[in-house]
Amino acid sequence: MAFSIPKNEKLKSKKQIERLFVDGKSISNYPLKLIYQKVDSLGENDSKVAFIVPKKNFGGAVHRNRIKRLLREGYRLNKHLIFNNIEGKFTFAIIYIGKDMPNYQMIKENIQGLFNKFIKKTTHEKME
RNA sequence: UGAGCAGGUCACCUUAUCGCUCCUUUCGAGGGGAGGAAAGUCCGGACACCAUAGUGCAGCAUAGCGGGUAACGCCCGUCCGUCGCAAGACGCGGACAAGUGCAACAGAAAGCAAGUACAGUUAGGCUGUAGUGAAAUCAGGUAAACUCUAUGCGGUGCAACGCCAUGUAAACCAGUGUUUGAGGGCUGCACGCCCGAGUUGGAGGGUAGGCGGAUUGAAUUUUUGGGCAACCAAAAGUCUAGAUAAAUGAUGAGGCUCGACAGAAUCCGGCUUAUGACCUGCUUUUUUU
RNA sequence: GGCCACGUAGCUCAGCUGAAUAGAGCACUGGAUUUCGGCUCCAGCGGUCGGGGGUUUGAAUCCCUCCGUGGUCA
Repeated sequence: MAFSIPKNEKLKSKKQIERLFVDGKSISNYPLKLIYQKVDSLGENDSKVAFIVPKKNFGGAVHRNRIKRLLREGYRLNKHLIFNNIEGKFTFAIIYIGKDMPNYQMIKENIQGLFNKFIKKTTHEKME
């Protein structure tokens, strides 16, 4: 699997985002929070992901952009953890809840931790 | 060197790998990729639709004089005023000799008037001074008070606007109307112009995807000429982000002064605000030599 | 991205045709009433008028500029 995020892996549809926030489940690993939902792949070929930084915590566009870029980078380099271990399509939203500026090292470790939690939880749900 | 004034420049750089976005492509790859403020949305335009934007009133804006500009509330020059020892900075800087209003406290009196004390003079009266106040018969003060004068301004904004796709309901109830013209568009009103068989309200249903607009422009660099200057003209050269849940990041290596404020969304010209470092010129006096 | 409003006591609002002490209700404190508490009555406390600059003799009010909050437009 390539370490890339092409356009069709980004969550864009307003409807899908709304559905995700209403019906999705969540895991948090401070300062990150993952909202996810399994989707029935009707025409959709890929899992989709969105990165969110609330304006409430970071007023300036520069800092918000910076965090989103770090999140995107973390997802790009670590998504193999999920897709090598789990079957099915999902929509994700990764939210930065913290109020302090992170660096890449922190983001990387947090994303890996978050993905491990997610894998554990979903495999557990499957067994049940 | 201290204190201060004015103006200008740059905005970490180089490289490799992995990613993002746009363009080109011989499908191997190659090339471009945030700012001086991209910000605030405070002005002025371009552009689009509504009459090729029309008339009157209302409304709003500007305000010494001259020039620049597509235009401006911007810029340049200059006069005057205020501040500063100075270099310089700042100025909503027309009219109260058209009318109306307002003026706390103080004061006799802040305009349909009234008139204190003292001095001059024979007296009436007149003149001067004192006293209150920001302002006192002075053509009084006040227009960032109404107003008047001059000049300018039609409205709405790219979520404008054009097109394609998808979907439902030309359904139901009530009012009103069809050439004797309802209603709508063009502004707040009136006129005028245009469209015109529907339209307004109630309750309810559906869509909310994509393409264009969109980046070559009052653009910019150099040289020459004109002008005190802002700026203008000519010649030669350059192509410099274009996304749409929305692109610039990560890692390694090297270097330095160890990097502030901060992220394009239709596009330009300004203003204002945030902000690091460096350079140039000038003023001034003291400290030092 | 565009357009439009609003910031006054701890809270909800007046005052914004410039001048007099910035008022009202709730809340808070003290007192009266009551066996005690509530209700009621009396008194008090509490304000950079969002910040800064300007006009004016004088600004919450007029003008400019920043900051914050909210609404609206396919």
